Parts: sequence; structure tokens; C-alpha cells
Amino acid sequence: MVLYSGRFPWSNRGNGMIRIGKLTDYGILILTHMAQDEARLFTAQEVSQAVGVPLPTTTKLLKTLVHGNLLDSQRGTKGGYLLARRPDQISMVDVVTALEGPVGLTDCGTAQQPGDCQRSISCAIKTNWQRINQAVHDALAQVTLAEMRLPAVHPIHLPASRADLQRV
Amino acid sequence: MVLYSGRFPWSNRGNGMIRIGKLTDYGILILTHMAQDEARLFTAQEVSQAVGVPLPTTTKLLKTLVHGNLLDSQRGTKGGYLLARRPDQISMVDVVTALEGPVGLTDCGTAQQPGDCQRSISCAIKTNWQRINQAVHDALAQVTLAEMRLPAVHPIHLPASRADLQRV
DNA sequence: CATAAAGGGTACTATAATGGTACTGTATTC
DNA sequence: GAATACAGTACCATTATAGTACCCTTTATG
Repeated sequence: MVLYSGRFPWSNRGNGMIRIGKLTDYGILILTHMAQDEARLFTAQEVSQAVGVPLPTTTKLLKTLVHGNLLDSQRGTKGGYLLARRPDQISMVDVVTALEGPVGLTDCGTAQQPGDCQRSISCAIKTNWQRINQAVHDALAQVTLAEMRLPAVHPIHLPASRADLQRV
Repeated sequence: MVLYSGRFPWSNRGNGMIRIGKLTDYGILILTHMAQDEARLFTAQEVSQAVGVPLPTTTKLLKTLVHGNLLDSQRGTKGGYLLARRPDQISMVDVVTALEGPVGLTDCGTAQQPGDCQRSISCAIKTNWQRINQAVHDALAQVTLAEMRLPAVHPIHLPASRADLQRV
């Protein structure tokens, strides 16, 4: 009869696991909107109204995106936000990472020397998880904001260009 | 000033989004354990003790895994659970799907004809999400339970074979 | 230089989803 | 038919997400 230790050190994963929430959804929406006019300065108000997310939440997201180096900000009366890079230089990993924390890295075996983490069985699973997470990471890295960009902005329920949709 | 509709039909995603929780972790642990003796019948008690997850939670997971056709079950005094397929025939998509619901499919454009979902802007984003999810799906599909299998079962803190760990 | 507009940061609350449990029912074996 | 093990469901508690409010700092403009 095999017994692991009573506790589960490997389930106390603070972050690193794959997880996508509403806020990330909104964040992508925001970035997508801003990507339509990639060099322009947008105020938080503007973005909030355009995307339809309440202002407090929008500002929160914008701040987070600045922290993640996806947006640059300018203070003061004529301030606002703008994309830090070109849309095709922003991948979904960047976005998810900024909004949900690092994707796909567990504590074990990340920066430590690989031989150091052999003491527990849990580590074997962790290592395998890392592998999966890596795959997910790569998958997200392949999609850029430019590709997510909406074809054109219309009020809802207007048909978008067929060509643009089929490209996917 | 561009305005979407006040509500967000696309954020009421019931499932389909990527999400991995503790229970899935446990589930993989359980399957991994059972994969050591792939044709054997395990009782819930046995699994619970071996893996260190409380019995109620273990049984819940086992039931779910049966539903997901990853395990077969046998009732009665000599009953128990066993793998429904060989470990190399069970991929992580199967596991995640069984425990967290379908991965990577939104309502929009799944089984419907592709031309049908062009009426709303939200659909463009959905379609792109689908793309990301598809990538994640593929990533998970590439890893099988056989590859997750622990090299050998020892009490915790005993070093596992170095070769097995490095293979990852 | 004062004021208004806009971003920066933090702390807090409510809600929803996950995680975990208990209980009752059904099928086997001896 | 009694004991054992799975099946199913409904329930509660904990946690973390989502969302909000507040106060501070920076900058443009008159």
C-alpha cells in the first residue's frame, strides 16, 4: 500500500496553472479595440464606452496592461493609453500573462538545476505538467493581437466582412 | 464613438474556457496511479489511500472518470475501478474534458455551418478564441497518460530514477 | 500658479464557482 | 439475504474572481 505524504505540496500552486477569466476576455476586447488605431491615444472613458465595460473595471484593466508593458500611458489633461508595440508584436501569451500571471510554469524545476528536484514523487507530475503548460504557452504565443483584431467596428448585429471571418 | 450592445453575450460562456483546478490534478494523480498496473481492479478505498486524497473526493472523481469513459467500474463485493483503455490511449484532453468539461469549444461556429455566425461582432472574437482553444486542445491531446506515468511508486521523498525524470 | 482632467495605486465587498462532504439507492458476491 | 462496493444526487463551506470606491500623483492649460 503506497502512501504519499498527508498534504499535497503540489496542489498549492499559487499561480502558473492555466486559467482564463472574464477580465482577460475584456482585456483582449480592449486591446483589440485599440488595435484599430494603433498609434492613437485613448482615454479610459473612451475605451470604457467603446467596449462597453464599466469604467472602474476598464481602468483597472488598463493599469494592469500598462504593468504588463502592453500599453504605454500618458498622464495629465491630454493623457491616455496607447499600444506599446505594434499589434502583430503582441501575442496572446503576453496578454494572458499580464492579466492572469505567468502561464505554464510551476515552481519545480523552473530555474533550479534539474537534478535538484527529485526528492518527491510529486515532482514527476509537476514536471509533466510543466510540459503541458509549455505546450499551451506555445499555442498562445502563436496568436497575435493583429490576428484577433476585429475587421471593422460596427454596432452589434451588423454583419462583418465574410472574408475576414473565413480567414480564421 | 463606437458602442457595442450594453450586454456581453460573449462573456456568458458557460464552459469551454480553459481552466484547470485541483480536482483535475487529483484526477491525473489517480489515473497515473492506476496506470502502474493497468489491468488491475482498484477499489475506491485503495485509490484514496494510495493517492492521499480523502475518500469522498476520490469516489466523486472516480465516478466522474467513469462517466468520461476513462474508467470502467464493477459493482458488488469484488468490485472496483480499472482503466477503460491502455494508458497510451488516454490523452490529457480526455482527462481534462472529463473533469472540467469540453476544452476549447464555444457555442459559436462549432457545429453550425460556418456562414451562420456572422451577425455579431462578438463572433469575430469568439472565432479567434476558438482558434486559441483549438491550439490548447491539440497541445493537451499530445500528452498521454502513459507519459505522465510515474516511474515507480515509493513513499514520498524517495528519489525517483534520474533517467525517467530527465526524459521530460 | 491654480485648477481641472487623467492616470496610479490600494483596499474593500459581494458574488459565484470550486472544492469537499453526506446521504440514499443499486448491484454483486458469498 | 447480508455485506460490500459502486451510482447518483443534493448540499454546504471555502475561496477567489469580479467589480467598485477612494485617495494620491502627474500634466496641460488658462
